[in-house]
Amino acid sequence: MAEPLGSLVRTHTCGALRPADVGTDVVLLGWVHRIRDLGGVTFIDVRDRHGISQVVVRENVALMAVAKRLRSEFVVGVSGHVQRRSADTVNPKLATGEVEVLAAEIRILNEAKTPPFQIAEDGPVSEDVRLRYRYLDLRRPRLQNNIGLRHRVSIAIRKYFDEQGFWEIETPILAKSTPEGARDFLVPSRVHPGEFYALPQSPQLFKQILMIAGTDRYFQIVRCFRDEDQRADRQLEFTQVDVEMSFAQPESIYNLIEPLMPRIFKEIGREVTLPIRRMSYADAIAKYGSDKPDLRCGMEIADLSDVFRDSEFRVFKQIVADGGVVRGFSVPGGNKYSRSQLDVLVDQAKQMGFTGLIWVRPGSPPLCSVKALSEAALRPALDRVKAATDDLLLMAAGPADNTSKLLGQLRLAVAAKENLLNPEAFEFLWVTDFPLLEYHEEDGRWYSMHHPFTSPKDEDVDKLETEPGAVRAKAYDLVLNGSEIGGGSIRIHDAALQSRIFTRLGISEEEAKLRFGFFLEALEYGTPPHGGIALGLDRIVAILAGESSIREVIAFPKTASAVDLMAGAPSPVDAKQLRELHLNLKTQKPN
RNA sequence: GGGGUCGUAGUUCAGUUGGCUAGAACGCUGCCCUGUCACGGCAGAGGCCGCGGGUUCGAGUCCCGUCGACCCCGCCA
Repeated sequence: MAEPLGSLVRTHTCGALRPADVGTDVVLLGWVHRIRDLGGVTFIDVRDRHGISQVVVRENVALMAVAKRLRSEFVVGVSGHVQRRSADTVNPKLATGEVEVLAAEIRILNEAKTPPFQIAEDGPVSEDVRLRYRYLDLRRPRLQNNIGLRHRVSIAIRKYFDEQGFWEIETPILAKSTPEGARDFLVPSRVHPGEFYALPQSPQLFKQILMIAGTDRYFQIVRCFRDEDQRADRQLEFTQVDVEMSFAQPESIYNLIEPLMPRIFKEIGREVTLPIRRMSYADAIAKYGSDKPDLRCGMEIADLSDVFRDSEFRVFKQIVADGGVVRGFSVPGGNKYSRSQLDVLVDQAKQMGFTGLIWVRPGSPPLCSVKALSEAALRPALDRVKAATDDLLLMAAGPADNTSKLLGQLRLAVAAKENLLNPEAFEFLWVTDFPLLEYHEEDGRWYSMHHPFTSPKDEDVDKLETEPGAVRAKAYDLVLNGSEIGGGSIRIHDAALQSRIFTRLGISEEEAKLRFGFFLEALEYGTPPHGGIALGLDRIVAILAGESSIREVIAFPKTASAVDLMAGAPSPVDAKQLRELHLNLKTQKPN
């Protein structure tokens, strides 16, 4: 039976009481965290977002009866007198632990069912249960901390961009579907039968148009939508820190974003050393087999092709002769692996897609899984990867990009197994000079690697028609600990060049007009050179919070199968709604 | 679309080669307890072993299918 709030007015939050408050009368409002009933005296921990205060009930028969009715997670109002705890009963674990409230009145504002999991304990609970009762999970310390951190990071970001003269401007959520890129979420128009809005994959064109509009400096903390399969670091809807500035070079963007990182990391009390390292895309692929290398674990991949060009091992020799590569890296301390552990590693590699993984143990003579390889061939390879005596060389051969990619995956697997990825370390990296285009075998055409509005590097523009794959873009990613936390580019501001790119992408003039006509037209009205970046807020906060999934930093996330387990979305809709939207369903799911 | 891990009291888990009348901890309910703070003590309730089928004298355990959560590949301009 719930009682009204009535005259109870909160005087303090549950985390606020201090010895200075001793002797005053206070009112606390919050949830029953824990009850310790000792018979003649009862302690009630009352909790809110700000902390926990101990309430004491004693020598008051009526109050004892109320206390008896209390259960976990009841909402209560307590009025009482703040008293100092005796020295031997101080609780140093609580900020409020030097005082307690001697209750004069306890009002049960609302009762609560027994929760499906304990709120007062941060113990493990399966994720589907947590998601179904998200409002309860959000009461627990883990998510309270994460959501609070996210708030502070957002504020720090807004403050920084404001200081730098940026305007936060809202762009439409009901936008126009554009081809290329991720699958769109479509919203049917009631007023225009058969026509659809699309939820933005990013406000890309709007922010560019804002540059044309003379906004000069724009940012927005904005929700973006992509209808693709989920991952630990990908949700259907996610939040970008979207940034665009006029008259920008890549250097301007680096100079803008780098000082922001220390500001963000200050929220977890960590410092960031600037400037941030840079590495070209080509180097990243060659040395780390990834366009988002994790630099916490060393193990740089080296090219060994020349070492084995004239090798007695025919497989290597043949692959190199056919234009392939032999590459490998050294595992620190890897010589400790037993033969059976090495067999397991080779098996794992095969599951990852390696045709073969070859290991070499340094020593005199070195020991190699391929007996045909002599010391004379192995010695230079070991030297090249700087393998010490207790290290282990892992090698693979094949086409350059694929070999590097596989070695890159193996490198991360080994790093994880060997605990080389220090969670306390933060290694930032700019990856630069991405290819502008990539070729897709399936439909035999070129696609933009970033997006179709990305500017090629000035010196590569001439190769657009002759050697499209060699054209580098003014595009860059910001990488942190092997995670892509941002990406951007300098855009094309010249309508003629933009048309040339569309042609290159196989988009006809007619088609381009249909899809981007408004934008192409705008480009012709005095577009300043401009560029920008978008930072992945969810990923950044997850890294700050030490979480491996962005679901832990999103208040109401969806499952891997794109379902909101709490609200039950998606769900069927009324026939009337469908009619109004001029939609007929091919399949009907029973409600 | 493909591969993998998991699914047993409210929760987290254990459950041997198929023998189960399915256990533990926490939580929950009742009683006792005047300084606890993860209070303590005593007693108790609580299970379609995800679901469906099969093998077997017998299935929580083995097989097939299916559903769900999670991880990875594809996908994510």
